[in-house]
Amino acid sequence: MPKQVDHEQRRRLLAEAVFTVIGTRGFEAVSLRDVAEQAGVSMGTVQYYFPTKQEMLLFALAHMRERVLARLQAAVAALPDPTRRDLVRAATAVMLPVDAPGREEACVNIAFFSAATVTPAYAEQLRDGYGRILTVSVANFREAARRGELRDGVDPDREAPALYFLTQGLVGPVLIGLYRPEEALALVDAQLDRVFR
Amino acid sequence: MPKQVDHEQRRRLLAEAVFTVIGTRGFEAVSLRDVAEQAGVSMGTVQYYFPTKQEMLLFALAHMRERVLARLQAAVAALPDPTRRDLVRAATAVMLPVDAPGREEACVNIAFFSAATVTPAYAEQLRDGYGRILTVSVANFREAARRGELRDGVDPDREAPALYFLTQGLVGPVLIGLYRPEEALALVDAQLDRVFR
DNA sequence: CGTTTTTTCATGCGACTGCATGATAACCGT
DNA sequence: ACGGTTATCATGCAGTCGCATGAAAAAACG
Repeated sequence: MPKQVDHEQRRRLLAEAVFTVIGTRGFEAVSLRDVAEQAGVSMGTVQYYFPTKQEMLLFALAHMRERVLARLQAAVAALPDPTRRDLVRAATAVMLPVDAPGREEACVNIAFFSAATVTPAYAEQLRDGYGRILTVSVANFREAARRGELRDGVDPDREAPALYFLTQGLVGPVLIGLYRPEEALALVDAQLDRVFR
Repeated sequence: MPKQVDHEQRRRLLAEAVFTVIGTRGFEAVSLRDVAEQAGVSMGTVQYYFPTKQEMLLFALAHMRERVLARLQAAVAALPDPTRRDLVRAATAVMLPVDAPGREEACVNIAFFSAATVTPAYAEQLRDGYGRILTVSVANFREAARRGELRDGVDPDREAPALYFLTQGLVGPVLIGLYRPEEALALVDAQLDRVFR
């Protein structure tokens, strides 16, 4: 069996196991033994692919970014002939925990966010990831403005971050059951109505 | 020394120690020994006031709510002859991690938020706390609307949650250094400009 | 086919965890 | 002044943690 395994694929598998553990038992419950059991391998195997727990979690964080990005691109690609507003709305819906994978991703993200407040390596990863998404969002809004799809007097450089952070602020309340996903989406739609023509 | 100690005060002291530990070493690093050392007492004392670690953390979460509320009321009381907009802005500034205590509170809050995704007791506390603040905020906006301080066509029941969740969404990015506090406040001010007359 | 390399596993170790226990000391009421 | 209550502490215990080690198994290569 050895020699012909894809190391990166194996690492991704373990990262997914990390997500499951975080999503079901929480970040603090992540142990090498739990991850191994969740992935269906022995603890030694986990150690074989990650020299340390820290590196495992760091890789998991990086992999999470890729997973969110993939879901985002898939959601965008699923739209036939989308308007700029459709794109923005689809991207927003991906961020919100509306379905099972979205909820797991949100749980994992908030866990890493919390950990990032005391672990600079996580903070750096998150800054980069969120910064990129924000940049794309701003570019999207600018393009919408150029095409005249925005209402008069709407500043794309202001509304793009505003919508983005509104979305981020809705994630937590939805996760703890204070808001239902439909309510969150309704709030986003109301915001879109105010910005788009 | 015994017999005349205020049990609640002692618990609050320990809760503050919990905050410091969470703020400096993270939620997962909270151990009875760390909390005891941070508070300058022995581990047995911590056990004396809290039968279990879970109850200690639950009390800490409740105390955090009171602390935020106290800071909020203090900030509001410090305003001489405030307009409705001043009140909203002051409350928003309290939520954002602009100063040291605000930052610690935000770190602790996000930590409990993360834990709440797998611990229903935390989720319930947070729902109640955030729900209350949201209710007050909506009432504030309605009063502003009644007084005619809002721009035409602004729905207070929509803008109050929108501003609130925008604020919540800004907390994380400020914590990890993606946004500076001034930038976050500028975004809030822009939103206020759009809502208030 | 034998050997080497790659992968997986089981086990052990010291450190740390939450919690239980018994001792010690400090104040109270009388 | 002196038992009794209250508060604090030091220590012990079973369990778990991350990590290190060495063996076993399975393909790759000569």
